[in-house]
Amino acid sequence: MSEHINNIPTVYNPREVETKWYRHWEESKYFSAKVEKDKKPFCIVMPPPNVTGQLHMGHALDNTLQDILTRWRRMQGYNALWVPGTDHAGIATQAKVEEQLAKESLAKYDLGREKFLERVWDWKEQYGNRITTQLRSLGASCDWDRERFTMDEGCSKAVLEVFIRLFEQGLIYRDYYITNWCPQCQTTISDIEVEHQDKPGQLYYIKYPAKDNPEEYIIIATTRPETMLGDVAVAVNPEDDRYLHLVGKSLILPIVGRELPVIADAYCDPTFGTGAVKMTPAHDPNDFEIGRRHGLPELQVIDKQGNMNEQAGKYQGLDRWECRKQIVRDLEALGALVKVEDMSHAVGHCYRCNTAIEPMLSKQWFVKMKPLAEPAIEAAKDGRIKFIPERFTKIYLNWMENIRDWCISRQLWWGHRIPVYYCQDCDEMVASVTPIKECSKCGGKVEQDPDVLDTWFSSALWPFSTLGWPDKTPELEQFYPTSVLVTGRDIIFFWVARMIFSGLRFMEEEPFKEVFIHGLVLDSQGRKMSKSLGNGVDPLDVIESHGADSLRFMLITGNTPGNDLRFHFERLDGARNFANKLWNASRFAMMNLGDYDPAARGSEYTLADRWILSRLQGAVTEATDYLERYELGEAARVLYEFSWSEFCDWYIELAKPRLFGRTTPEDRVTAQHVIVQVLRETLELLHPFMPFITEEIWQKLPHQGESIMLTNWPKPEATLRDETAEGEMAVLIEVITAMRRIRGEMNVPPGKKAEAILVAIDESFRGILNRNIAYLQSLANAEVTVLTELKEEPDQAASAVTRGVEVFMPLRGLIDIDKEIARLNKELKAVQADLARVQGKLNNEGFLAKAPSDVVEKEKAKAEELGMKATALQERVKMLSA
RNA sequence: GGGACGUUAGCUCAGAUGGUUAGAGUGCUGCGUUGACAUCGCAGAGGUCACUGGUUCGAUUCCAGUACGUCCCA
Repeated sequence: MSEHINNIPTVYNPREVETKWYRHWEESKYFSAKVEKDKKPFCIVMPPPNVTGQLHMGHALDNTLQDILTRWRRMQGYNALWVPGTDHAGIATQAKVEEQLAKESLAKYDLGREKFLERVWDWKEQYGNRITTQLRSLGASCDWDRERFTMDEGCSKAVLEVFIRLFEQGLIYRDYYITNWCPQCQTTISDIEVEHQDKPGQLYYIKYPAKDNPEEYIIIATTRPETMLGDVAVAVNPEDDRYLHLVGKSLILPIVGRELPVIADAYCDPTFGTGAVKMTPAHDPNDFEIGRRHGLPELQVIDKQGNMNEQAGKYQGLDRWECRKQIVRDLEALGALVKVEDMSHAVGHCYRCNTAIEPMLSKQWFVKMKPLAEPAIEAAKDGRIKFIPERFTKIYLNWMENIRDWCISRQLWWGHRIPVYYCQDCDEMVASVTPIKECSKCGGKVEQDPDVLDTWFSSALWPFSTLGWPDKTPELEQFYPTSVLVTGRDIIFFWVARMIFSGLRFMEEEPFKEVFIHGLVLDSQGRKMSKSLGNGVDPLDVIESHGADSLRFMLITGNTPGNDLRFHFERLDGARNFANKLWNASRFAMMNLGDYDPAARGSEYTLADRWILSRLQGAVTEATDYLERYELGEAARVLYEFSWSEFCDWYIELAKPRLFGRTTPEDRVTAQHVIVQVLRETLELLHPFMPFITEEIWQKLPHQGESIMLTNWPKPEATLRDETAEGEMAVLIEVITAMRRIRGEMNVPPGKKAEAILVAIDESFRGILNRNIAYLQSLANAEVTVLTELKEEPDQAASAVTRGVEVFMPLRGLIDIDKEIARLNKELKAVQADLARVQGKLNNEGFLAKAPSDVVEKEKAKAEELGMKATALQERVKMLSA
């Protein structure tokens, strides 16, 4: 034994190993994909994380899944391209920089647009590679030479191109419209950026007296009394008898005194509140719609900071919440407040800063969605795009079918500026890829729209902008449509849907064939990880303490596609222990390969050899099938069980006598061959899941080639499939386990050699036992005799009955007869219960007549076997009781 | 209000086109350092597969409803 091998530590330490191999892979350009027409493409575009963000567990999961798929397909011989990149994240990034400026007591206006943008670019330079470095430590095998950024030259060109085309096709329009205004972020946001949260609130009932008859009034229920300052009408349901006589007449708005027409609109729900709704078109989206139908004026009373404006009269300057309190007091004083009820209602909040959204009128840019949505619906319906799991198709379709126009302008500076120019002298408005200085109509001075586009506008183009669009590149030719998109379920509407309609529109082909949706990583109590709760787990801490392989393995096991996953540190330990198990199995192999010669001829395969090679083929087949179906967790489980419960627990133990030279030198050679082959293939199968440790071990083992990354994904070898060997091993495992159980229950010290008599009437069973008696002796530490039948009952023997074999272990002086009888009785009871159930079926005529014959046969065989077992157990109990 | 998902061992989760001895990890109990590994080994205990009906020869699995939980949409 060489010193070198003794130096392999018994505990695997991932830290140096991981950085070492990642650097090697990246420097060797193993992640780079070139356009190769004759190779089958496999392409994933990475959901771009926020450029100045940090890696969180969601990223870790998402990118682990993508890396597994990419490494696996690459090993299968695909031309695998995984395109990485980052997103400029308009609101979030701008907010960060504004925060920084605030520390210097500066606002962005102090710098002006240009200087401010310089600061943001500086910020991006400073933090922009943080997350990509973090992705490297996770092991992501993406092609960094093709890394992109949503605001780089190419992506920006694509954004401009798309905007202009949609504009020219009439699918982008500008309108004075009600949108969601965030008073904190100082910008509009799109409908899906609004999060509805149920909040406790009050429903205020207010009297609106009739103009003609001060005695008569309508009671209005509202949760937002401060908006009454912007009321322009009252609406009732046209079927509502209570109010019909007032339709067309007027009410007087309390406090203000304004005259409000009563209108009839089917929108009003007669059963909610009082059935009469005050109309505030400038501050409520529903009122806005109704207002447009009825040609109502739009009176704005709240400003962009969320304060009451000059239209609010004496309330001007109050913020919306203070104003509400004051209005309520004033209404009370007037006697106009009828009652106040507590109720919970949904309030829209900004998904970035969690400020309550203020619906607000303003001029914004929109994308007309209907014409874009239709083909996107078709593509999912006819299966050109498949969601995994399938149920997300419905969620997607439901949203697409009810889609509203997309507000794409943002009142920010950081982003793609809207390429539209307005003439200062005439009404001319021009959209142009290249900057325009003067009006083509009147020659007047033009100014560009100050707003930028929604960040998602650029990410919607990601699958083709990253491949070179609008140019016709060879990359687009080979890799578009991409193979699969991997992302979280929280982002289907934001991103997936928009990529689909954009891809269909501009590439005339779906952007990906499959969408693999995963759940969220929750904390151990099932809550979302969030900064405010402080319950987040930093993937980098985990990589530091347990290694990236363990993190990856933990994230994808014990979980199924589309379902959320709770983060438990215990599970992380389990993954690390598995890595350590692999490490030690290979350590053992190394210790016995000092003289290994791949060309040496050995003896014939033993049963154990044939068995493990056959089981390996099963593992290859199953793991590959699961991967094809995106069941990555199941694939990992198969490999975990094969390597731990079969290879380590049984094969290595069975091979030890040969490896230790207790038999012939040729036997040792064969055992070496098998252990090397099985271990190496196991590592290859595990490589996509645990890239680092598998590379480290693979490199230490006898191997050919530069890296495990470049090996071929194992294919099942039909000639190595051996059902006979699997059947025989199953018998041996059952018998050995039975012997061990007796030893354990009778407290035979592990070091003490026991005696065992195995009785098998069936010749084939005897054959199995006799041929493999060495295995039985070594793994049960027993002296074994095989008999056809028991000539005389051994004195004081404990026993067990397995399929086809009876096990006796004479234990003079060690056996506790009562305990043994109890044990046998317990087993007997279980067997009898099973037997009763099986016989119940066989006595049922309906079952015999209607069940398929193979099922009936199976039950019959089971009954016979259980019957024999029961008889044997009964006999044993009788014998001992005598 | 509409919808999706979940409810299986103490905990976290798998699973079966309907017939299996219903599994894994972890935790628990007992024994243990046998020339890879105590981040380990051997053995064991632990489940009315949420509830109620229906379909069926047979349901934990399919269908309907109920309860509880999580989430999405409005």
